[in-house]
Amino acid sequence: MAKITDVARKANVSITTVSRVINNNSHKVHPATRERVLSVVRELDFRPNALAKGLHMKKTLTIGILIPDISNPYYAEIVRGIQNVADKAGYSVTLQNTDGKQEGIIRSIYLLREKSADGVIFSGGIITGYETLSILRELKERVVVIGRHEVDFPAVMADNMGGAAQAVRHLIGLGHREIGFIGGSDGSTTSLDRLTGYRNALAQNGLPFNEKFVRPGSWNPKSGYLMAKTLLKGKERPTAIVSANDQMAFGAIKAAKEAGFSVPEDLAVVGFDNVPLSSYFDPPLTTVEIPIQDIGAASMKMLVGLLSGSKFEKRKVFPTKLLVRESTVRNPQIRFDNPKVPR
Amino acid sequence: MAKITDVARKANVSITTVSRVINNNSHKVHPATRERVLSVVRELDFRPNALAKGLHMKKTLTIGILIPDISNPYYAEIVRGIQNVADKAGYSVTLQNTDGKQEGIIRSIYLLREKSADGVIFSGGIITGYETLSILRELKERVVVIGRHEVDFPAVMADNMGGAAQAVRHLIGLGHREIGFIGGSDGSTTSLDRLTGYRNALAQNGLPFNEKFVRPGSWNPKSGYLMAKTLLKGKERPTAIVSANDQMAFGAIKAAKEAGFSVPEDLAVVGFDNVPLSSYFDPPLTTVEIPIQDIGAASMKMLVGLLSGSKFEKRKVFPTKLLVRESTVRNPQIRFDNPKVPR
DNA sequence: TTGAAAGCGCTAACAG
DNA sequence: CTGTTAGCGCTTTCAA
Repeated sequence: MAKITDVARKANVSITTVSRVINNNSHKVHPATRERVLSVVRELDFRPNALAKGLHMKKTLTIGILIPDISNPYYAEIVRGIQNVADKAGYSVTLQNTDGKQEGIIRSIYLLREKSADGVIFSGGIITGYETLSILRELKERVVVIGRHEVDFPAVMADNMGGAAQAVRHLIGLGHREIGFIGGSDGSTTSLDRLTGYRNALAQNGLPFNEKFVRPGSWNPKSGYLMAKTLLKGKERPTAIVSANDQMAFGAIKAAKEAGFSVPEDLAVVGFDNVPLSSYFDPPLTTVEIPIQDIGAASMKMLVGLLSGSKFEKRKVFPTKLLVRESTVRNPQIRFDNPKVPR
Repeated sequence: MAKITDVARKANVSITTVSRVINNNSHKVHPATRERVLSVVRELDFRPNALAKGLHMKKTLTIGILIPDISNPYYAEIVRGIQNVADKAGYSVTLQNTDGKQEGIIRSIYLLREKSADGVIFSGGIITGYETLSILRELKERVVVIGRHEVDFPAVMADNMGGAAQAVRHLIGLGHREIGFIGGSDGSTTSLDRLTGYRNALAQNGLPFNEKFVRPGSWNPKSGYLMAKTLLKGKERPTAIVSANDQMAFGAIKAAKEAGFSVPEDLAVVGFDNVPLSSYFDPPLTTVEIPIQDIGAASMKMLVGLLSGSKFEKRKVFPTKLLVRESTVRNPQIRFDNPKVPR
């Protein structure tokens, strides 16, 4: 693999000069020498070693993404959004699976530090632990978080409370009064926010909050399935369910059908996220859309701003949008203007 | 950020000694000094700079993953499998979205080279182009590919031909004689293999290959939806469809329902992959399961073997397994032993 | 407009 | 058992 000295020797110049031309320095270089160097660069297929460069520059053009699990389509979309802008900005991305656990988070952050990542984007999992918080703070100017508002980092998120409230209002408007809620995993602020939105909307409409109708899930279809089963078992059962994400809503619908309930007639279900498959389900899932890729993209834009020292919004909240499909109403297009439903 | 000289000074030893203790060298170090150094390391929270280390060692413990699109659950699972073993082996992973296009692939490979990635795992997209091939060859000992057999790299894949044949035989056994096929994107060897398996099984059962029943998709639900629509429009239509992946099968089922066909009575559909959601669909999707995460894991194991110079299998083919669910037969559990269907 | 040389933080001969 | 020193490949003063 050719290195800068090879180029310098072959072009009869110093490595300094080579460095200047490949970095397009403001420093003047004679056009003739520049051409000569460039042609040798091409001939030798020379690429500067990023390690050496980074070592000196203290800048690697690499950022880390900390997420619990790339298998979860939500995070996959987030990552996609991040990558789209990272690519354009010249950054590469290293992925760290944290499993949402403090231990994994800490390990990942240390690793990223060792590798001199320029910054990190943090999404999901628990930040509350003292150790995590202090480590994170130590790198304060280089972190942006997704989906949390309680920490003092630049943050981007969806209006989770508002979205959940939209869902509940929609159901109430449909005549439902017993509305269940299936949450995400413990300690997730996203899930808590959605729960809060749910409670607020109930309260605002004079409906009681019934703890019996709330279940803790863990974001995956199976937990939605299991929780819905328990929700539907008793004689006192909800006529509608708000699920903290689409995956669990899919599970809930399956459980309902198996229990002999038809959706939406016997049970209405609203999801959250609008994951790519949700319009393909049967019935197509009514869901609170959040612009997942945009959120990822926004977080990366923030990080780029932060790293380049330019100014940037420190906080960005994306509005949600209720997508009414058939898991809550038959023929929703008749009742709602809803151009996004692919039919 | 503390560096090795800081530790050395504070512990009153040379940096060499520090290096020896943090790397747990075979080189003898007096237990007392070792302790002293270690305590300073903790005190200063010292972590060796991986760039400097990598620069010297020509080894970064970083590998690259080249995939077309992380939004695709198939690739997300592959990545998860890779990460699981990478974590254990001490490697970090940098993700490169190639969009399946040659241009993106080449750009990514060069980037990985600049950053001194120790190796790369390549999955999806097109390798056939001359330039890609030659670049890839240049790094021959450090590449493993997933899902292709036509290139001279270590490779892991599923038995795609066999799996497609299983699907077709299953349908034939059910009495279907007009069986359609929806393929993946052009130039994909995986898709071609599945098509070949489909043709072989038809031939072996004395059924004609009817080009009218074959459609080119592009792996996503929408293309499955669109292609199925065209397949079902004519008066001469298939009674069953094999889709080259689950995503397209989901689309196909939606199309069938919209066209007034019930699944599986009017149209049987078989997918490929057994993506996590496929058992949650309605009807639950009959599909050719391939152990996606295992394939990812195996590829990383291969790469680790390759990088560590130990011997390893240069080729690993995972068998597929037909999971019979209700998109082809009502009450499949009565007719087939199929413990994997969650009910 | 060009180059010599110091140094980024670490490892590994080599010499005590 | 411990330390000196020469790089790894690059950027960047500083001097010419």
